[in-house]
Amino acid sequence: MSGMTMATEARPFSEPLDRLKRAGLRPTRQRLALARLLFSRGDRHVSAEQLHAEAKTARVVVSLATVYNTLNQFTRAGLLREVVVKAGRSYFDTNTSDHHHVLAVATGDLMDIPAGTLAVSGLPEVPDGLEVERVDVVVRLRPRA
Amino acid sequence: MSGMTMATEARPFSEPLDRLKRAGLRPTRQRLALARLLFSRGDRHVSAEQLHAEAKTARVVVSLATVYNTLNQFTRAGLLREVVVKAGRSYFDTNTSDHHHVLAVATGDLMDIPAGTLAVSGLPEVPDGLEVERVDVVVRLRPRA
DNA sequence: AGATAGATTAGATCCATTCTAAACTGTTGA
DNA sequence: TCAACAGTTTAGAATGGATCTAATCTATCT
Ligand SMILES: [Mn+2]
Ligand SMILES: [Mn+2]
Ligand SMILES: [Zn+2]
Ligand SMILES: [Zn+2]
Repeated sequence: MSGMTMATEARPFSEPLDRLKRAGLRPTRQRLALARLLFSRGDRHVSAEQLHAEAKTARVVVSLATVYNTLNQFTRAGLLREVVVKAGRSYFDTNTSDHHHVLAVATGDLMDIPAGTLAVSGLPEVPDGLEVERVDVVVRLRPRA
Repeated sequence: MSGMTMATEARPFSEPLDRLKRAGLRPTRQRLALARLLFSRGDRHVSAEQLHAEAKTARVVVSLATVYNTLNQFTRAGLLREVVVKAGRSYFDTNTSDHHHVLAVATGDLMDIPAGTLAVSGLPEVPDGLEVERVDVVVRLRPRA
């Protein structure tokens, strides 16, 4: 196994480790386990409580405080993006590329809109000393009347 | 004064009353006072705590619970719009027309972008049984690097 | 292995918001 | 005009997500 060149999907255990090292974060047992839960299932939008529950189900011993610490550290390191669409709850998005969201308000479901498909034009000019960090578009859907 | 036809600006005390009646809300002392604070100063984005503090300054006796109740009732009645751009705090927008926002993340300042100046194209198709409630665009500005 | 900076944790604390249930008030119609 | 009632207000308690504290643990370096 040692000298082989393999696709990322075939190295599910070393990939999270590389990810943490690249971000300058110590690869602790907790961070590795959470990275695996977060990044091995495609793009996701998870809350801290959700991730904590998933960890418990996966027999990963980790406190809720560490889940919060980790999500915030991952976000600062650019591994996650925080999404605020609902009062009183933060979602963490494993898709850090430029993209937008569709929110089904009735269910709370959040889906991605790839950046390529959607365009925003006519942005106002940016005041001196400031720059655009990002432009968030949220399409809110409700049950048809 | 009785038979005169005047512009809205010249009838600052009857306008909030009409607004409540049209919305089917009893014109109580508290709701009238809050409506006056909210709607007599042009477009605003206020939090419940802010409005409660303003009421106190204006010698209006009203509990924080009533401020929350009133903001939620006004929102349900279409007199206000709830804006969520920051985790853990709701803003209420007196501008209920179709428009978007610019947020200066460093200061928390929230400004309007009139609907006419900005366009979103390439929206994804809406799943069966759902309809677009609205499309929110938030331009996040940060201090230039 | 020992030293140390960094990480984890239980539990406390914070804070915006909602809830409870008792007192109060705007409205209706007798 | 005024009692009756539904709707409203309120203090204070409760809730729930998120953060903080400070004691314990561990990854890393020599
Ligand atoms: Mn945060
Ligand atoms: Mn609300
Ligand atoms: Zn996303
Ligand atoms: Zn606005």
